[in-house]
Amino acid sequence: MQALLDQLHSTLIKGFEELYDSKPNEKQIQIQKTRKEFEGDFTLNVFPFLRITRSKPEETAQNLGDYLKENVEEVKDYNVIKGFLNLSLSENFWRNTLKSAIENERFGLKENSGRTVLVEFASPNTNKPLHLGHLRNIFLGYSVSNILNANGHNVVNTQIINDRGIHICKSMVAWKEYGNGQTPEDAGLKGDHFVGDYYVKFDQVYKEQIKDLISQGTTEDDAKEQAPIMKQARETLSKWEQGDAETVALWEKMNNWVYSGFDVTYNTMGVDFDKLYYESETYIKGRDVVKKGLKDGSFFEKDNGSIWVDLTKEGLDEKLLLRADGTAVYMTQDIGTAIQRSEDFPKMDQMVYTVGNEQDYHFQVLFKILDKLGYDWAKNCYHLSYGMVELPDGKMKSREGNVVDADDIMAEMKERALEQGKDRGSYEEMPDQEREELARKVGMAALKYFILKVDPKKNMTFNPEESVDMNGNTGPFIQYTYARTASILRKAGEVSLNFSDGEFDDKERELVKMIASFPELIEEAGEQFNPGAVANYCYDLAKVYNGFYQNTPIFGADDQETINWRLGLTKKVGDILKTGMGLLGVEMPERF
RNA sequence: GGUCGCGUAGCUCAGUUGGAUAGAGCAUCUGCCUUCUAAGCAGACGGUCGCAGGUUCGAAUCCUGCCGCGAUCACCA
Repeated sequence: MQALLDQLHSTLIKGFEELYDSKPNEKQIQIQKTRKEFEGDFTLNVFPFLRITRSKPEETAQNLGDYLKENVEEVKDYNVIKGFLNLSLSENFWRNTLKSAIENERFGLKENSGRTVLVEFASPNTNKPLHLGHLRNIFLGYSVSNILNANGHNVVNTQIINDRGIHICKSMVAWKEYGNGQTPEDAGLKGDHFVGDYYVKFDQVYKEQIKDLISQGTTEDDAKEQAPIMKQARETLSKWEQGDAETVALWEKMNNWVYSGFDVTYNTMGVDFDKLYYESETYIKGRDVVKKGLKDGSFFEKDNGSIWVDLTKEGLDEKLLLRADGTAVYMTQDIGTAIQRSEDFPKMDQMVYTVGNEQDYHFQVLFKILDKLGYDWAKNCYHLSYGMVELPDGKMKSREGNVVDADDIMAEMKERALEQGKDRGSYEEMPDQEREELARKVGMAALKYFILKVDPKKNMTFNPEESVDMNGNTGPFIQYTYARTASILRKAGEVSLNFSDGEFDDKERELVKMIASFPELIEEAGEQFNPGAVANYCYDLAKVYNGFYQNTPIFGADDQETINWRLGLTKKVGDILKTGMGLLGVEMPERF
């Protein structure tokens, strides 16, 4: 289809020379899809040319329409409404378009671009299980990774694991004090939940101790400082930093529990990583780089010995890079991680950070610092910033206990899928195992689609009731449509590309046009890092297909060529739905 | 307060270089399963695109101001 658009474009330029003896500005030539309510396939807006043509819009459109019809074989006809020239393409063109789309197994997917892109997502702390907020991050990052891959880039999925710091030490202290040597296996819990419980335990004890101290006359601020369990946590952190063997061993043990729990969660989500980075390793590199930057004058030192970067000239602020006591802050390790990655992947062209928009400023600063340090890849770093996930009654607050656990919500989704499928005859006939598997796919589809269909940069409301809805604009609706195409194709067997020359109706035409625009969609979604665009496209395609399906007999068509044509449409719609939803990380069932 | 982001139907969201009469889903209501899968289809109802100016042939889209919501401005991460 792109070839035809190019041809229209160049023919128009020639037309302007012949008809008006002038050259239009390239940008003035706007060819867009004709809106549904008008007749035609593509529309040229002639308003921009009126200065050149010095005639009425209708007249200009007419002249250009005549010229295109004469000089471009595929242009069958045209009509003019106000300043809009609507071009209708020949049926033959659309038939060939579908045919070549079907013949191309990789339709819509780009050839290898030679570019390497690192995509960071997930990046959890290792002191508690994943929650709803992580879901958006992980689904988004994973999907963007898929989309970039579809655009021909070599993608490396990565994360930075925040495995050190005071938060881990809190869980460690609580476990030492109250765990009685228990393991996740003993407790019958996933490791991340097990460790998370001790994090909660820490907080409970901490609060009690503060209360006690206050009742004994200590001020609140002092109480927070003096609470014994908090002191223990700080001591633990300090011991860890000094490499105390026992502390490091416990730290490793508990982190490993968490990792094994995360593995299960990632597996359920259907995501994976190519390369992991650990803060406990990269912060050292960051610290060295900052010290080096101080020597070569990129950074400066304050009286107390803390190291800063001055970005006031860049319109930002001064930012702390290393504390007075020489310990690292968040920024320190992010600098280290970025540089480590560039060394591990020397061919890296771009780094994408999937991190919430509360860190917009942080990444602005980080990229400026990397640039200041002279890394030329810094300008290609991209912060894939996304909005918060809120619940209908407001924000998630762990303090108020309304945190939605990732494992819970995924399990819940599957249950709801099973429940809602009960009334369906096809569910009854399925073997138990297949029904379970389908419910798993359907539940995950509902969840992923619900989250990914929203523009990443916007805050979104996660309404549990709506998220389990499986009708309308939902993942299961698209799965259902796919299963429908699969069912038809099973019945059809081989699909012949011997299409008739006859006319086809509006729905069929709309379907081919949508199919033809799939490659552009992939490209746009990639340029904009936006899975939502893919989600919405798949929904629209499924919707139009269902309309076609419901109103047009396929096997009951008048002749074999028409049957072939409709099967061809069915096949390609199915292919695209599978590919497109695959980019969102959604699996498509062959039966529903 | 400074900076950044967001305000579209009762609710959740589309609307991508400015283009024709602003679209879906949910909810409410009406029809359609002896015919390829009814988690479907067809239809009805629902809008001062936060407000006010400006730019232009044309603005939900671009600019300015204001209002509302959120984030951020830590020797936290």
